Amino acid sequence: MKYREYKNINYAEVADEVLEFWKKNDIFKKSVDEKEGAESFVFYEGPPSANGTPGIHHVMARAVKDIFCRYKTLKGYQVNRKGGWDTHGLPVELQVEKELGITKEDIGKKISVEEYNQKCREAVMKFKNEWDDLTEKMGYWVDLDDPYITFDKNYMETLWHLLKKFYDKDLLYKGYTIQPYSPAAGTGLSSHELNQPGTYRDVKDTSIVAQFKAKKTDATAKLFDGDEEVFFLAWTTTPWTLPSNAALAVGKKISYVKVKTFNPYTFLPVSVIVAKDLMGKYFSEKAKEIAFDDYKSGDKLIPWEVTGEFSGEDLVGMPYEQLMPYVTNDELEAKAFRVIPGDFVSTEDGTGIVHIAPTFGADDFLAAKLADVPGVMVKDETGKDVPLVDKQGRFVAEVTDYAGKYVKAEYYSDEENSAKDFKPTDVLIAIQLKEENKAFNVTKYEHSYPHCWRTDKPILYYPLDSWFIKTTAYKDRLVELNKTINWKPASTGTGRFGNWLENLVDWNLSRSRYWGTPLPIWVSEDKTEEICIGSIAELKVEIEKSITAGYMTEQIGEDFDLHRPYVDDVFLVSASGQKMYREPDLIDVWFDSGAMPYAQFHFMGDDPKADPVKEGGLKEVYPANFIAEGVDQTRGWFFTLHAISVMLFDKVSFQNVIANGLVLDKKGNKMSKRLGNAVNPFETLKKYGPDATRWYMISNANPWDNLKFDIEGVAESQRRFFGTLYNTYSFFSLYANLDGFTFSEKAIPLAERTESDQWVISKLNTLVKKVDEAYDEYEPTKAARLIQDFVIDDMSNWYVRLNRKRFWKGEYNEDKRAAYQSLYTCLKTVAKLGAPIAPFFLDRLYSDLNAVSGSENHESVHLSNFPVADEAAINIELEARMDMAQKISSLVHSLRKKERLKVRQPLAKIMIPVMNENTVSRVSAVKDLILNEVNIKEIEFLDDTSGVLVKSIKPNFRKLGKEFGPKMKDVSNLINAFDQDQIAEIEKNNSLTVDLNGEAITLTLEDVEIASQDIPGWLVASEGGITVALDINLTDELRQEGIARDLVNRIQNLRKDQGLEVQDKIKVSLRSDEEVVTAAVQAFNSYICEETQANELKLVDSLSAGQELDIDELKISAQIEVC
RNA sequence: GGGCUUAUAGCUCAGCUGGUUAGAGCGCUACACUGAUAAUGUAGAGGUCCGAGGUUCGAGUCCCCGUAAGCCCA
Repeated sequence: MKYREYKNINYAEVADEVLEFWKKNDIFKKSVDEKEGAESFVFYEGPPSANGTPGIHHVMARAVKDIFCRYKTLKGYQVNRKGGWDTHGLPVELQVEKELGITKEDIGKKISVEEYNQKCREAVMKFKNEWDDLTEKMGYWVDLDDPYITFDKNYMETLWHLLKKFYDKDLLYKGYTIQPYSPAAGTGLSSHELNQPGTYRDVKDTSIVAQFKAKKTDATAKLFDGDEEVFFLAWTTTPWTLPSNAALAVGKKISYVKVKTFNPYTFLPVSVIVAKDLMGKYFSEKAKEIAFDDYKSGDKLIPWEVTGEFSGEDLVGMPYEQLMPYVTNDELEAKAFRVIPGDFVSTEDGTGIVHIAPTFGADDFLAAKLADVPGVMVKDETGKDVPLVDKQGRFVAEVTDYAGKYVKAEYYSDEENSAKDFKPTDVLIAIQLKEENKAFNVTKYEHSYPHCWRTDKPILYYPLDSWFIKTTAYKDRLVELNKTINWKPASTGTGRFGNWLENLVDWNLSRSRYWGTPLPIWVSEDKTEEICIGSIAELKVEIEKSITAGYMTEQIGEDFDLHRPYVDDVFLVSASGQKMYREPDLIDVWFDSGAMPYAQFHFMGDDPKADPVKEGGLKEVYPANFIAEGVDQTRGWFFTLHAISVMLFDKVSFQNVIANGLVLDKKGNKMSKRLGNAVNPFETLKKYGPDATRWYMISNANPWDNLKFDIEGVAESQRRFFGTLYNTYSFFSLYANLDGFTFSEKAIPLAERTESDQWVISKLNTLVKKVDEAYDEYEPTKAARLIQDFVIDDMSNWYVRLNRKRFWKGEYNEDKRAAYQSLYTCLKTVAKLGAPIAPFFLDRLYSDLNAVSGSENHESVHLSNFPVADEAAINIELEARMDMAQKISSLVHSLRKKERLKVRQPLAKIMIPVMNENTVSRVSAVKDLILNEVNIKEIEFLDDTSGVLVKSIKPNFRKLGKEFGPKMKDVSNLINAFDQDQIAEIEKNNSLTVDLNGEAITLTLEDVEIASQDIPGWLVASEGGITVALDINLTDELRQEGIARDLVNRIQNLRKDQGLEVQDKIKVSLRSDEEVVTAAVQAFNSYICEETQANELKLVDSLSAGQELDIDELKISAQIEVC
């Protein structure tokens, strides 16, 4: 049996072959089944939506997921990975609407809801095949045969089950939030619609700085001097919201001043409160000097004077008179019309005091809610609270002066708008306030304001009914349990996610849509009775009652679809006998995905930890040990998983999470199909294969950093890492096949192997330990870089380079076997370590090795076990001295280079100054390696007694800093100025007392670093505390040996030129007049023969078909013949 | 507007709890090596460590304020 040899490896082809092999032999299934009974490692797949084609970033995201599942499998866990599809939601709907050329308004008119939803159902799986294809080709192991699908009936039933649990815990309620709303279109707008280009436009609105009159009470006493009138100034660009004013917000840390002045419209004396930083906007420096007595009504310059200063904190709680008292009630009088804190208040513009209308601004709503300020509302005919503006955008009757008027001029018809005496409502309000001494400043203000993309008219922020999950009730617990989750990177957990939890608002579940999970709540006609349905069985029971009551005619069938419009046709009966209608909302699709831990197994129980899956529980599959998804999911999937799990089951749903970054193009721009800079994953995989693609992505940047994807980088990974690994394997297999090495012999004990064998095995075991740690800490990039460095630097560029000869030279003896065994172990171990990241190529490497040795009983690396580091094989001291050997070799190479002395020319000796006992013992141990590597005959150690060393000294800052602190500079100067005698003294006595500005201080050896810097008269190089001197004198013998080596080299070239096989034996004839050449041939005859596989080497007087060899200036011709 | 991340050589990235000459790979230039050869070695060029302040004997590293890019949320 031979090791497989490759002519020109094609990595993509290898991957294809391996993929075939996996398929044919069910390797993925086996990797799970073989672990039956083992501890499970639970992974949750965040479901992608298959309504678009996959991109290169999906390769990244899925590589991350795959790596840890494979790693844990190697570590002995059973890792089930159920695939999934996210199928509901807006993107699907928009795509269908685009395809059909319809808008939302056409649904139910041009197309029935039934047909529409059918289209969505088809569209959502449109690219499933492409996704499955990518999954396979990139080597992402996930169960695609039995995925969960969010539109599946069972899946949706679990969602109802969970919603019912929220409902029963009193955590599901109907309320309102402020949402973008288009009165012209009569519909709320999604943030997606608001993000359409052209939505935000610059418009000029009437802006008013209104005067809110402070009430005189104990709380406001400090505002008043005598019987003046004091007003808070607040600015608004939406005057129509002023009748709904319920509070004024200030920044707690902002400074405010009270300014005594006159109202510019009524000329009445007033004192106004405004942020100190914004005073300049309203009061001119010029007017400051004017005496109050000189002021006459109508003067342009109005005198002013600062008469007090307050912090925002001081103002909080102060009551004021309602500005436009159309609507009030007891609750408002008790809680509203006072100053509250708002952390969004700034001194960028306005007055530093913000007018709060809780019914018409999201910030307003929240700030008011926090301060327990109710909104200004009236009751409609059904007794429900409604805002002062109706859904058409007109004031309600209670706002008497403006009843029926549109709040925005744009809502009037063009005709009305262009009438001669037409005035927009905002202007009318401004006029009224000016007359009533309630306006301090009225101007036109240009700002950007969102418009409805369908009607082109400005939108309103308007309170709309929604169903909420009361997440705020569990805020503390959500925060607390989040702290037990291992976030990668940690900052996403504490920062982005942690802050999000700290500032939690209730989760708005409602979506006014068609394609999604319907809210399972039915409400009676008078809205007083409601019921939440938690399962299909429950629904059937209610329908039975409804049939009896006469609201339904028949029971739903077995194939009943839980989607709209079918559920909308179900009417139930309330306890009091009323007909009940389903609340028309769908639920947020994030609830779909956040519920996947339960819904993927159709969980309908109460305690997910109670029973195994077989019996309807989730015992073995909840919570997840690991999930990974894009950082953009922080407030999406990560949050909904966490919220549902904590609120219903008081448990985290995932213990470790990687939030990976984006994949950008090589310039750092976002990839988009529109810009044409998107990388096609299929092309990349086809050209470079999945291994190089994955390796590049993982090794180049941490998954949580954005990756600037450069296809050249993939090529580099392939060349550098896979090329080197492949070369090493080729080298190994070439000679192992010749020698028939199959690792059938017993492993040679480490202690009996060479220094470099022991070293590479030591390095390998250190590697195993570190890589294991890196994977275990969810640091795939660290793992990849460690493996790569080992393969390239340690295994290939050092171990193989130094030991090449042992593989191709001489008998198949103990030493050779040790070399084969060491290299084999390295290759096999690397295959296992890297297999999670590059699953195809490393499976092939493993299998190629194992096919011959049969040392492991696994048909794939993915069925094998992760290596265990052998601590006994790790020898730190050995690694340290090899490090020294590398440094010394590098220094000698550098010296040779300077003197143009090629490595083939042997040199007599190098000298190394001895700094401590370690030097001698360490260097001695690796002496042969060094001599061999740099072609030197001897190493000589120089100690102090030689008297030739020139030393350098520098302060040990770390140590001295603690001791001397501020005096460091002087101490440092002192030490740098030491002469050779002083250095010698401190070395000898381990202490030296010197004078520091008149103070005697004692330094010890620990306070300084001494290095030998120079050996006068020799060629010297030093680096990192090691110094090497090179003897460049050539003796005749050295010269001859140099020539002999050159001859070997030239003869080898001839062999190669003539196409000889490695094992062919030859006869060599040489002819030269040069004495030094003939001497060299005589002296090194057997050496040359051995090196060149020659049976015979002779000097002749003439050659029939000799070839000229060019060695330095010497003339030689040579002829070789195969024996 | 708020939160978070990133910024180090032409490019991609290291740089641990602060320690004085900031590293690697790729790319570029020159030389060497040549039974691993589309490999390898050595050397060279290339840095306001995004900017400004501060803490410190000492800052790429810590603090503050900015700038730019990106993501999420308003």
